Amino acid sequence: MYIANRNDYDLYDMKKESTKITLRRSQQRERILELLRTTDRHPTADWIYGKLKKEFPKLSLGTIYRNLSVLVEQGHAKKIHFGSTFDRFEAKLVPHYHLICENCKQIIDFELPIYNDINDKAKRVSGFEIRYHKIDFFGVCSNCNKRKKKE
Amino acid sequence: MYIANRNDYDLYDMKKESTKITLRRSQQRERILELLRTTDRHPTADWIYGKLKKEFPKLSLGTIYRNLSVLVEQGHAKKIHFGSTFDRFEAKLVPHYHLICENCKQIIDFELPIYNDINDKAKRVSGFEIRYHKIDFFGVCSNCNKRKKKE
DNA sequence: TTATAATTAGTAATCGTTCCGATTAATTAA
DNA sequence: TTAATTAATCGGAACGATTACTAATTATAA
Repeated sequence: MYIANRNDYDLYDMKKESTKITLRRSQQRERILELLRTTDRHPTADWIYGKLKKEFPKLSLGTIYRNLSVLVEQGHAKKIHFGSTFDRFEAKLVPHYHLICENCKQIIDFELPIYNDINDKAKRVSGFEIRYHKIDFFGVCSNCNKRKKKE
Repeated sequence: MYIANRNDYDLYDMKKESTKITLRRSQQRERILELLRTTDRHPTADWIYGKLKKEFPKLSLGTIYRNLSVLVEQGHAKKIHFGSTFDRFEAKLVPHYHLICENCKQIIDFELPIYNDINDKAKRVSGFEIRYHKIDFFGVCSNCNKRKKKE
């Protein structure tokens, strides 16, 4: 039972890199990951907090942040910076790019075949050991476009 | 003289979009832009503040931020977010990408021919009206690489 | 030179995020 | 099953980058 539970999310089979601390499961962390995995909203920490406060009335925002960083460290989630003041998170682990609507701020995933050749090019030009690259597209989504044309 | 001065930086021939205020020149703003134009460091607001404090002993950090946002609004500078807690700025206006060393945090410019075709692709897939895209390459620069190999 | 209003310095406020100490709860070993 | 251990939580204080505010200063137009 216990082993089975562990494997449900295979979340606890690693130690925290930085602190060498053995992870323990917690309801909160599991719900955070579940939320991330079942939404396509690329949520902020605050949005997650709002969602889970009903389930955990005593929930603390610090718990959200701490767990998000554990999940990112463990490779179960990713942090997305797209130039705003707050970070967004996602549990989609396959490589993909992002489209950001400058009007309504929504982010949508853009699954283009990843251009690995430009990594090589960048390496040749710069001497950098490239690990990965990010592409963000900025523009106006079709909904906002329609709305703007009406005005 | 006055007109000539104005044209030196062609900074003051516009009104601020948002506030409809007629811009006035200021020593501080001009030095900020000059610094941005003569460095390849992609400075933070704080770095600029440090540099100019000697020239303007009473300089205030708020002045740096306010002017940077004016300069960005006027199109004389750009804000770069690359996933850190603080913003960086640059006055290089020609399109280019960025390489970020994950070790020493330096940013270098990467002048690749811009892939405009992927904008069209993104538009077709998403329905977004794409204005532009950003590519950031993350890795380790050659200097840091050398140092790491020594260890 | 004077009137105006934009810019500044200085400081307080804001906001996302991180840190801390006391309490709670998940896991291990008896 | 129970007790001991220690990671995770909560709540709130602290932090760091940025923004907002106000009185004093200064660039510009008349």
